[in-house]
Amino acid sequence: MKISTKGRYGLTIMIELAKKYGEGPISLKSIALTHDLSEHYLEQLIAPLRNGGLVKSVRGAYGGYILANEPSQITAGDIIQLLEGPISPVEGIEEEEPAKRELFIRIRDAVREVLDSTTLEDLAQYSEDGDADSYMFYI
Amino acid sequence: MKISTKGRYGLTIMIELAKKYGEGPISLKSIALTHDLSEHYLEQLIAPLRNGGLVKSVRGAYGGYILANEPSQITAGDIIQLLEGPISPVEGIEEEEPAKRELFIRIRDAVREVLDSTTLEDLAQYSEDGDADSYMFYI
DNA sequence: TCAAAAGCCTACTAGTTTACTCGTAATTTT
DNA sequence: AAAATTACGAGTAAACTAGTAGGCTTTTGA
Repeated sequence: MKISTKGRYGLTIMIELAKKYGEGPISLKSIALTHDLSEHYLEQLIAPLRNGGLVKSVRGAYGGYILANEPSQITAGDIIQLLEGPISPVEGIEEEEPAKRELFIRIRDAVREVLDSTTLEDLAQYSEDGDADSYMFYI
Repeated sequence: MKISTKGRYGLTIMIELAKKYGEGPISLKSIALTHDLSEHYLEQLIAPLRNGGLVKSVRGAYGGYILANEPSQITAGDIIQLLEGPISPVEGIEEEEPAKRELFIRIRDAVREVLDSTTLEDLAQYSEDGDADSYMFYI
């Protein structure tokens, strides 16, 4: 029941891009430096996000990555699904015996609800003021 | 974000014990045969459940395992935590940056709510009638 | 008393996943 | 031309998964 570094670092990248949305392409190097992560590893993580249409890349000097949509239109669920696979506690949930199937479906739906209701706008905003009274608590 | 066979087979064992609660000790062999699982593997899974106080064992011929409490007093959360570890999408959730921390806490609490509100009584009952109109849907 | 049935315990293992590192090629700007 | 940046593929140590294997101990019933 864990989210690996793929999902966690993927969120880190996307929150950074959201914070700097509108400022042109942001390089992975700058994100790697800020968060003390391996640039090479981040490259591998952003590939699925690019293929999945969440970010656009700009090659060459002063290039980098840009969100493909407004931060309010991209959810944590979009990111996690591309990097971690389907949001379900088991593969082939339909093949489970009825009691467990219903339990797993309820877990899946509960997680999905949280992930799909949290946008990059929410995350970037919370990240900026870092305020415990920020609106994220009042949903 | 997966529950491994440990958690899944662990639930299978416990649901079987709940269905036959009051009928004396149930052997792992019978459960392994019914569900076409490795008896030897189930032995390894039930060890944490015994150490955690969820089941009692009865050694010798005609022995087996018995729930340590009534099915209504044991939750899916009790079982999953013993077999899969803490219900949290990350270890060291407090060390995460604020935006992600809040997201992960909300995921954790959502999963916890489902797991802790589902008892073995619910699961065994649903398992018995297998009825789509069973009360599990109406919580 | 003794064999069968059951739990208990330790070790081993093939395959997969995780979390990276390394090297090189292609593209774009200055 | 040089520097900055993305793009792509290969390799790898460590951990985890999902078991298998084998032997020991306890209890019951014939």
